[in-house]
Amino acid sequence: MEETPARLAALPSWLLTQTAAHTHRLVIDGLATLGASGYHYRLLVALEEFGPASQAALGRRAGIHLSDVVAALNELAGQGLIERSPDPDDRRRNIVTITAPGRRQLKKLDKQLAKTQDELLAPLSEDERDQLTRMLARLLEHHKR
Amino acid sequence: MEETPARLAALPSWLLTQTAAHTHRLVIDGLATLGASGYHYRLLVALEEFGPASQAALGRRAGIHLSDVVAALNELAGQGLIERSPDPDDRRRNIVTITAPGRRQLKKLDKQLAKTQDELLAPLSEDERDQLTRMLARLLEHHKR
DNA sequence: CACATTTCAGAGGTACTGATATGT
DNA sequence: CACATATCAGTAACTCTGAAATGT
Repeated sequence: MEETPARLAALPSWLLTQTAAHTHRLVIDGLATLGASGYHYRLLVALEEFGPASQAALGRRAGIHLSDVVAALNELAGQGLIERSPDPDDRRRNIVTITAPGRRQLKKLDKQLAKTQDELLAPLSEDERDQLTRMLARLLEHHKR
Repeated sequence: MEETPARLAALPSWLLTQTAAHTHRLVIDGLATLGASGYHYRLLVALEEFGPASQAALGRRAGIHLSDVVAALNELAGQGLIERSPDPDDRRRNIVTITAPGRRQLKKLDKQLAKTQDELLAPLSEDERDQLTRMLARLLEHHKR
């Protein structure tokens, strides 16, 4: 965009969604260097933080639609990063567990993402980064109602 | 998402893209009540701020791919909001002009978007809104390189 | 019966790629 | 010839809808 219309450049919603588009690209590209997607990362994080879970619970925690959880878990299982086993207490369920290689991959992804945050926030001071983060958290909280 | 993993909730890139997703929904829904899309708004703004232009120039200014400009302009023309006429100086070009109804529609869209900004930033004080806007503008500028 | 879970097949809006025809 | 323009067709990643099969 050679000359951005002034009305757009001043619109918070525009600034937010445009910045987010760049951010998304940084994140996705970073994860991709390790063979992972955003879904993969979120699922691994949810598994490590909350422990083994059914696919439905996992999807709710990672904010991923059930239909997409299936496909993403297939990919993670193909790489040996998670395992599915039937739940003896409820035969509808698969219990999904993160494997040791899964934890190692997650550690790498965390490091990669830390780099990405730095790249993303490069123009801001430490204080500004904190302010931005807190304001965004408040906005997000508000709009999740 | 019942219980968001702590690692996600603290990640600026996550906060930014999640907030942007909500923002995008607010914007799109607001524009849709007036029969418009984000592309429509951006094209009308670029036309009003920079005057009549070829489709290619318009696409560059509005940040829309040429292929998508064609379709969006078809829709705007169908509503009588813009007009295409051949450029006598360069017969490859269509010169696109905003019509009087187009300006009226744009005015309504601007008002609708102002409401959306208020809804979006509701939890923040005036000062905070300014801070957020300025920080986002700096981030965006930096990542446009 | 209402409900939850897993799975699949598809649709929607946005962004982009590629090809073509036309004209400079 | 290289390049710009307008157009169309199709792809890609992400999110969501709908429906089916299974089980509680």
